[in-house]
Amino acid sequence: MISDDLKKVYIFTGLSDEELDELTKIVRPKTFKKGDIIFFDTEPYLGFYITITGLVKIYKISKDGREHILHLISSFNTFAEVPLFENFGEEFEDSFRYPANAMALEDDTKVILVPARKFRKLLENNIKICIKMISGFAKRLKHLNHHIEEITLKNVTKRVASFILTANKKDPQKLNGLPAITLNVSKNDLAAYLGTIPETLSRTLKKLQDEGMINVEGKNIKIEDIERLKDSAV
Amino acid sequence: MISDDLKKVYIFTGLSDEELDELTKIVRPKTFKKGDIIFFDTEPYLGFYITITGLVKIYKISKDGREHILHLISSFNTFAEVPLFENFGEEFEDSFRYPANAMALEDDTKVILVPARKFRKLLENNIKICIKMISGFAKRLKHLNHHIEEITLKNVTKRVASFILTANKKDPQKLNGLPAITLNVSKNDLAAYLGTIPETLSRTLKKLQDEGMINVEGKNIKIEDIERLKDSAV
DNA sequence: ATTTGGTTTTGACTTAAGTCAAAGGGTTCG
DNA sequence: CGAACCCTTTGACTTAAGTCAAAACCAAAT
Repeated sequence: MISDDLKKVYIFTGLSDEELDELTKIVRPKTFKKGDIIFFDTEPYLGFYITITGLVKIYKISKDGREHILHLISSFNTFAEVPLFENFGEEFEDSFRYPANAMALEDDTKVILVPARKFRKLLENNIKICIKMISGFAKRLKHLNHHIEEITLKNVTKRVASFILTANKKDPQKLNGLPAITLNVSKNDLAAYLGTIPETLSRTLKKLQDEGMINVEGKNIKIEDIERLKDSAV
Repeated sequence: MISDDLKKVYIFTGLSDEELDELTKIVRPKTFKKGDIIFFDTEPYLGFYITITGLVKIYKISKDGREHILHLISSFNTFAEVPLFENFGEEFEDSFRYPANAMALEDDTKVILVPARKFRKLLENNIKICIKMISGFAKRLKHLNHHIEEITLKNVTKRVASFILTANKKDPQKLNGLPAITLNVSKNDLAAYLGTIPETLSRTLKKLQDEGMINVEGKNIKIEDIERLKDSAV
């Protein structure tokens, strides 16, 4: 049920049932397979998306084919809202494009498209949604600030160590008593997210493992010496 | 006159005279000399700022002293708004910190501090300001996206070329008939903004000059061959 | 089970950009 | 005016991380 999904989306919490009904009528659910493109940055902007199930990567590609992942969007999070607000107040332009590429990273990735024009109307009359939108943007800005800081001021080893630590902090797993993480993306994608390439990521993980800080087994990484890993992260 | 300054600030355009008066009463103007710190990222968050005259750099420093500039804030633009919206709706926390460091880059840099709690109240009751705030954040997000793209997917030469071209596009100067730019920051700062170091920037400018694309004279850069410079930028 | 295709790792090599040290320039200030 | 300081440039050198190529690994699909 679409309206049940929408209720779980941060910016829509607090909407009345009528507002939700109205929203339900205008949104467009879509399903993608692993590797499917949701949009390219060359396409005209239709509206923003919500990931319902699965995982979506937002990424840019350089002229010579290198990829950099800006965000990974999991369930009930939104993406591609920024172009909604290019010259807000003015007429919405058909020339707006998506700001980056989006690809489904898992089979059965369900997303919901919220059309731009109609959502803008909703927003103009609902201060609650406005505030949520601001908070969402603030969070995203914080993330991007952090991302830039990581990539510009730290070498690959520090970025990898720091990634493992924050992933474990967000989702504190254990594997035979030790803190651990499970990658939800391929190592290729992780490399693109950390601003490096698969070969370098592989070597870096190996190095951290050889030094006894972590233990890598496929998509599972056990943290063997969290204190030294923390030292390596700054 | 403070209220005249405030009127020119994007998020406050459209405020009524009474609202402006009220705002004027709560803000705190400050003046800084070149090199003065406006805040460190370790300081408790008091509120956001507006640059009135001068120039402000927002930057991060790595453990070993390397600096990276995230934004350069010129007249009538705001900075450090993000922490206003950490857990919006909840009580404002005294533990919030500034997200980066801020330094005045020119003598007589005047800024206005808008205290957090009071501004939040204003915002909650004024959908116009909300919408402006969203638009401002959207613009900033766009900038950061672009910034990350530049730094992760381009080498220094492309970044420098691209910087010169966009600086000229924003402010299309001419110097004896040729398109030109005037740097408003030191080359040290420019290097930190472009994610590199002064030595590398210096060599890169020299290379572009030797190849006949630009001509560097102190803070003035003439574009001698814009087509080839464009080719070097992608 | 075997093929197929993608992902990950390893090795050998290259290179862009950083480090370190020193020399020029230019500006401000006593 | 000269000293002091910062900014910028240059040269010599190092190094982290990228490239290219091949092998190893793994999982889905026939």
